[in-house]
Amino acid sequence: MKKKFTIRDLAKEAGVSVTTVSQILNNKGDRFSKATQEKVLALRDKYKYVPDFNARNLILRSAKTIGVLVPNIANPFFGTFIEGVQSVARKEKFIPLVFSANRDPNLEKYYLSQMIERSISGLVIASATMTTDTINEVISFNDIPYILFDQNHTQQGDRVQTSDFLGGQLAANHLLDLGHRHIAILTSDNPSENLNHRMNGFKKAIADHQLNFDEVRDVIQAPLTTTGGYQATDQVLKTGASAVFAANDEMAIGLLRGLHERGVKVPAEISVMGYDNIYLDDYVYPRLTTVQQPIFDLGVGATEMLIELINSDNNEDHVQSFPVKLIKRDSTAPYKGN
Amino acid sequence: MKKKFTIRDLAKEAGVSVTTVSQILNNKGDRFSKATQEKVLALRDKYKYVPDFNARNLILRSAKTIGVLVPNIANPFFGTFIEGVQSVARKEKFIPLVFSANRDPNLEKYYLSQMIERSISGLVIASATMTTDTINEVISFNDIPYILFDQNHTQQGDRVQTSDFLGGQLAANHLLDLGHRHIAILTSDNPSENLNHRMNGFKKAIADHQLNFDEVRDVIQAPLTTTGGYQATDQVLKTGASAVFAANDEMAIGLLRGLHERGVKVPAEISVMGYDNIYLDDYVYPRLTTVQQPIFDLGVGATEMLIELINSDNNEDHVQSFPVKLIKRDSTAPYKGN
DNA sequence: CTGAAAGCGCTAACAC
DNA sequence: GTGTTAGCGCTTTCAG
Repeated sequence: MKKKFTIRDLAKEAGVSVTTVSQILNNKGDRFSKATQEKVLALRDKYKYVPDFNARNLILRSAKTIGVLVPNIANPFFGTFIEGVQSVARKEKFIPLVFSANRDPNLEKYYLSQMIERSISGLVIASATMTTDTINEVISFNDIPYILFDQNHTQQGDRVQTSDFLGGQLAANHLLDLGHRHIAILTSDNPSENLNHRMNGFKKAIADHQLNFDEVRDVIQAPLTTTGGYQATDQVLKTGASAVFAANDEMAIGLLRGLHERGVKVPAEISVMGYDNIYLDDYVYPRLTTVQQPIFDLGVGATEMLIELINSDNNEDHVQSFPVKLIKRDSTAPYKGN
Repeated sequence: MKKKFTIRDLAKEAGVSVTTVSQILNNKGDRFSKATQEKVLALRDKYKYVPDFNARNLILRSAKTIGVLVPNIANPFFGTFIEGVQSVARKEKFIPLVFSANRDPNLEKYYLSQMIERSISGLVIASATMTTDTINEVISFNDIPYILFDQNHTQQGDRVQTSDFLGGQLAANHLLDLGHRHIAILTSDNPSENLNHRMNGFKKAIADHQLNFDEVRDVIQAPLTTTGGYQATDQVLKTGASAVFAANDEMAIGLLRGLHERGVKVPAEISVMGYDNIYLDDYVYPRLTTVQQPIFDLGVGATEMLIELINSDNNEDHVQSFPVKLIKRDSTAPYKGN
């Protein structure tokens, strides 16, 4: 390891004091002569001097770092969310520390402690398995502001959300408008709170139409993945429904494959709807009708709120809601009777 | 902001010196009495004391952080790569700092400088637009070890790679074995070096079969995205080829959609091959035949090499190669003549 | 205009 | 067994 080139070396080289260098490099050097300023700047470039981050933050008490906890980075949904986070973070000179915890509580705790150790300024928690209590226990003790998104539990505290209830209604109404009267639900076997809202909205719309809905027969539960949807195909078919609402696009896409393999025509024989509007929806067959969540914007919104929180020490609860929107594609069609 | 609870506070509380606390907390406290050790540990837990990261690293001269530069985090290919990185990093107590630079040179430079400022211990660069020269200029000056993967330029230095040339041959031979004699290539309009190898392997196999291949007519260039592939559909059809080899799965999937919209049957009328084996391949219609790259393993391998480099100060060039493998699915079929 | 000196929170020689 | 003390590299009063 080469010896570190410090501010002292730079000062010596320039024939000035460390104060002078420090001030000039931090844009507080108006009081120094033009000549000195230029000399220092030139030398900085020549030696590519970069102030030591640790030393600097030790004094400034801020690492300008925000933690981001997501369940699965390889999922484009969260990837896009992270891009939203990054775009704001960059603008505000923060650096995001991203962790994919796979909904594993141990991993979540490990990463959480790592982040605290690194004195992150704030945290965006997307889809953790932690309860608000756990979060408060671990984080609040350290006074770290955080924003929640897509949690497992009804939450308090600052958060971003989309109108899941409305989204569920949107989905139901679309299917209802197409004339479907027997609709199945393909949901998670371990639903998070927002998913429950989504499904409640859906059921509400069904109930509003005086349709009866059999909780046992018409609700299929499986993991929220393509594989989960794929493996649930037979169960879905067994309901005899003319349309299915899947809790997310991944499941819907898996289901599409299962149906295709069994020769069941979508949407001719059964309509399928997803939720999220991931970019693949356009590339499956048939193209998937879904409800869009503005995922990039959610990342942006969460980060903006967080940074505001960090900068303001403001303690009111903030909740920001983002709109959802029906995206009609080819996987749903009018009910054709029997 | 609450006042920080420091090691001194903890020491005072325990009625011992800071040394005692520091040593015990760093597992170097064998020489202290059992009673003292337990008292300190108990108090640490009670106050949830966490040593200040900045202060600590200022002394230890290591942030145990590795930087990871990828072009696009929302792309599952890189998402999986990152998961590979994370799995090793966690084991070795390193924290990955992930940046999605979108192949934007300015962004790349910005993130690079941010990382250097944060005194990262090492760097994994996946698919940057930077030349090795730029990298060396910016990084080597700071003596930061790095591993390359999927670069734009023929590279020197430590790196992980897959046998792209072989992969291209594998693809070609599969198509050739099926009886195809006129095969088109759908490649990037801004190919990286590994892509060139891939295509060269492909062309070599074609040439070995004494088939002639028209560089102008049979090579279509487009962005490496689903949209790129989709929009290139007409050009691909114009070649009159009975099979197409796309440079990556995303393009192939886009092409599949374009072909489907035009009523061109895959694989009956035209065979389509992709490259990468992203998890969606199983969920498009028809399921995509491709060449698999062990992307998670690449992330693992790159990180292992990097950490070894960090720990050893060893300066030889290391190159680790990972195998590729043909994955036959439903988008390719025997040539049926005209 | 410029610099000396204090100190951020921590670790680790080196005493005792 | 335990404590004193000297920094790590930097920013920032405060005194020239």
